[in-house]
Amino acid sequence: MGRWEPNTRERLAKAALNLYGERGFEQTTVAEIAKSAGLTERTFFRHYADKREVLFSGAVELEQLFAGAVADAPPSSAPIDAVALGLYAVCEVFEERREFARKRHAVISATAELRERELIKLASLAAALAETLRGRGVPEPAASLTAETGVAVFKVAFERWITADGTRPLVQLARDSLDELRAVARGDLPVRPEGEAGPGVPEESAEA
Amino acid sequence: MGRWEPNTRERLAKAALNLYGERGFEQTTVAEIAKSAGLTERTFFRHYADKREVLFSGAVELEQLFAGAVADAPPSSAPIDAVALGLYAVCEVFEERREFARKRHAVISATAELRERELIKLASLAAALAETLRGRGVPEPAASLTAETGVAVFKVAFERWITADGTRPLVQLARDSLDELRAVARGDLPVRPEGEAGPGVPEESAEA
DNA sequence: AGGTGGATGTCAGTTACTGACATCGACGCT
DNA sequence: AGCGTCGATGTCAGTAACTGACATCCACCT
Repeated sequence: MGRWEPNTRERLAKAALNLYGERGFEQTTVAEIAKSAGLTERTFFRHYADKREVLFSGAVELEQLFAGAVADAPPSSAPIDAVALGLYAVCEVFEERREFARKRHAVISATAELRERELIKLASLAAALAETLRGRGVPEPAASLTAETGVAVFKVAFERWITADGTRPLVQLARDSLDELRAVARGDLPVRPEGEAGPGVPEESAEA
Repeated sequence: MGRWEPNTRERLAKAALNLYGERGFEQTTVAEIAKSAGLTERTFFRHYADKREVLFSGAVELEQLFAGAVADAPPSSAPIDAVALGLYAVCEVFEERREFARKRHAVISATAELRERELIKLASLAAALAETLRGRGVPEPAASLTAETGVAVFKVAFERWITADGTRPLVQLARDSLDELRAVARGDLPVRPEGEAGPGVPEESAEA
C-alpha cells in the first residue's frame, strides 16, 4: 500500500475542523482544506463523500459501541435499562475527548448544513438501537420509541456537558436526564430540581 | 403586485414533487422543475432556498399549529398531555391529505438528502415545542425531553399511518403510540409476546 | 399616458462533486 | 537489480447547485 505522508484521512479531518473553526464552514472551500493538508481537492473527495462528512467519520464507531453495549445488557433488563447501559458506555468515550468534542460541536451548531448531517447520524444511531432492541425481543413500536428516547436523552445530556464547566462527568448528566425523562413520561409535574430562580414557575403543583 | 400566471410557488412545488417521484430527486435538475412550471431556474431559487426546500414549505404552518395547540392546553395539564393535544391537532390536518402525504413521504424517504432536511424540520418543531412548554412554566430539561418525545411519537405514528391501509385514523395511532411510550418509560417490560421474534404484529396495549 | 414596484428573465461566475485517465511509490517476484 | 502489480494520488474536464448584478415585464396608481 503505497503512500506519501501517513494518516491522510486524519490530516484532512484536522485541517477541516481548524478551517471551519477559523473562517466558518461556508467560507471554507474544499480546495483549501486539501491544500492545508498537502493534498488535492480530488483526494479529499476520495476519503469523504462530501464537505460535511469530514466531521462525522467517527459516527460508525460510536454506533457500534452504543449498540454493542445494548446488545450485551443482561437479557432480563427492561429496554430502557439496556439503552441506559449503552448510553453510559458512550459517555465514557466522550469524557476523554472533551476539548475535541467542544470544538467540533461549536462548528456544527454554527451551521445549519452541519446540523442536518448530525441529525441524520443520530437518526441512524436510533435506527441501529431499535434494531438491536428488536434483536432482544422488544416488539415495535416499543423498540423504536425506546431508541429515540435514548438518543434524546443523550442529546440533552451532551448539550449540558458541553455547555457546563466540565466538573460534572457526562455519565452523571446522562443518568440525571434519564431519570428526568422517566418522570416526564410518567406525567409527574417537574419540580424545580435545584434552587435556580430562572423564569418563574407559575402555579404548578398538583397533578391530575 | 405584478404576475404572469398565479400560484407560482405552488406550481413549482407540484412540479418538483412530480419530477422527484418520476425520475428521483438526484436525477431531477432545478432547471427541469422550473421549465415544467413555465419558469426559469433563477425564479425557482427566489422562491425556495434550495432544491430540497421546495418539499418543506408547509413546515412553518405545521409548527405553528402544533405549538399553538400546546400553548392553548389547559394550564393544569401535565407537559406530556399538553403535547398530546398538539399532536392530535396536527393529525387532523394530515388526515385530509393522505395521498399527498404518502407521495411526499415516498420521495423523501428514498433520498438521504431529503431525509436530512426532514430531520432538521422536525428538530425545529421540537425546539418550538420546548420553547412553548417553557412558556408554560416547564423547566429544563423536562421541556426539551417532553418536546423530543412528542415528536418521536408523531414520527412513529405517522410511519404506521402511511404504511397501513388507511382504515385507522392517524390520531388513533398517535394515541396508541403515546400510551406505548408511557409504558416504555415506566420500565414496563414488553416481553416477547409468544417467544418468537417473527414480524407478526405484536400486541399493543398489553398493560394495565 | 406616465410612473412605480415587485416579480421574472438573462447572464456570468463560484464551488461542490464526479468520471476518465495519467502518475507515483511501495511491495513482491524472479 | 530489474520488473510488474496495485492502491493511492494527481490532473483535467465537465455537470449542476446556487448567487449577484442588471434588464425587463406586468399590474396598479395617479
